[in-house]
Amino acid sequence: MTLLADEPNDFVSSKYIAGSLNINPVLVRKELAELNKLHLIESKEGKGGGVRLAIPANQIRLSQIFQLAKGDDHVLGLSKNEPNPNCPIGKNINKNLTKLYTDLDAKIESALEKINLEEFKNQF
Amino acid sequence: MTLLADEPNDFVSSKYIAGSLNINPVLVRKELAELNKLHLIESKEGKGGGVRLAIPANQIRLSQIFQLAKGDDHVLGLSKNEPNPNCPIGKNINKNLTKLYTDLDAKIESALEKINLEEFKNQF
DNA sequence: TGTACTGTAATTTTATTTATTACAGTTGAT
DNA sequence: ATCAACTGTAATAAATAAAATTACAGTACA
Repeated sequence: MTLLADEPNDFVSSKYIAGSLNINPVLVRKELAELNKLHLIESKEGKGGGVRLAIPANQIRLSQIFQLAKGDDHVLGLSKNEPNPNCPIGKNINKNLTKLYTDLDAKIESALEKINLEEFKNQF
Repeated sequence: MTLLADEPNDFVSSKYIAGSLNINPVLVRKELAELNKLHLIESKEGKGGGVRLAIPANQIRLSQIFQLAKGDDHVLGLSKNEPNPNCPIGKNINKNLTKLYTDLDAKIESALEKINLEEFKNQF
């Protein structure tokens, strides 16, 4: 997103982005598809196509990108194994951890709400 | 740790803890070894052995456990692939993300500093 | 009509995590 | 003294998750 913010008018190809991130273009396109759903970017197909920001960088808060990347889970994750329901502690631990984790997620989110993409880019 | 806080005097076996977490006892012992290094727990070998808290639960802040679990990395992680050093954005992105992430880690840490293990356990 | 793209699905490869096995050392009970 | 139940740790195997690759239909430009 920082890369797109640096080139707000031109369409940038997934191949170029992948080259910068040193990862596979298909992975990039998958992630761009998610950003597209939120209307943070817009894409153009065909030759000379690619993606660019759909709105100015100063209107994109880092919290929006965080929410997308986080999805439904928490930054601090529960074990993938369910705890033993016969254990008095195990029975309740996930409920309590989830409460705690949700609160921590909110703290990160509120910190990232205060920074927009343009501000982040301008640190460079 | 919540489980140990609930049984502050008795030594609890790694097998029992593993049963509660529904994971392998060897994994539990590895993690307990880390907690032991920080003197948060103490262990007794041999028959009837196990581990227990080394200090009262109200003297163990959740931030201490967080720091241990987090280790050297951040709750929001960088890509394992290095970005392209020829890209003007890629060249600097990790430095800037690290700065941001360090700040977010600190926010979580300060939130968890305010909660001790006894308080957490008493929510149950 | 060819070239350079997006979008997406299916598959393979690689990396990471978790489990298992193994065993030396310790402690308590009989 | 010996057995049973533990810790501690290493080495290996299995399972899971993440990333890369391949493939191809569709679109736009030139």
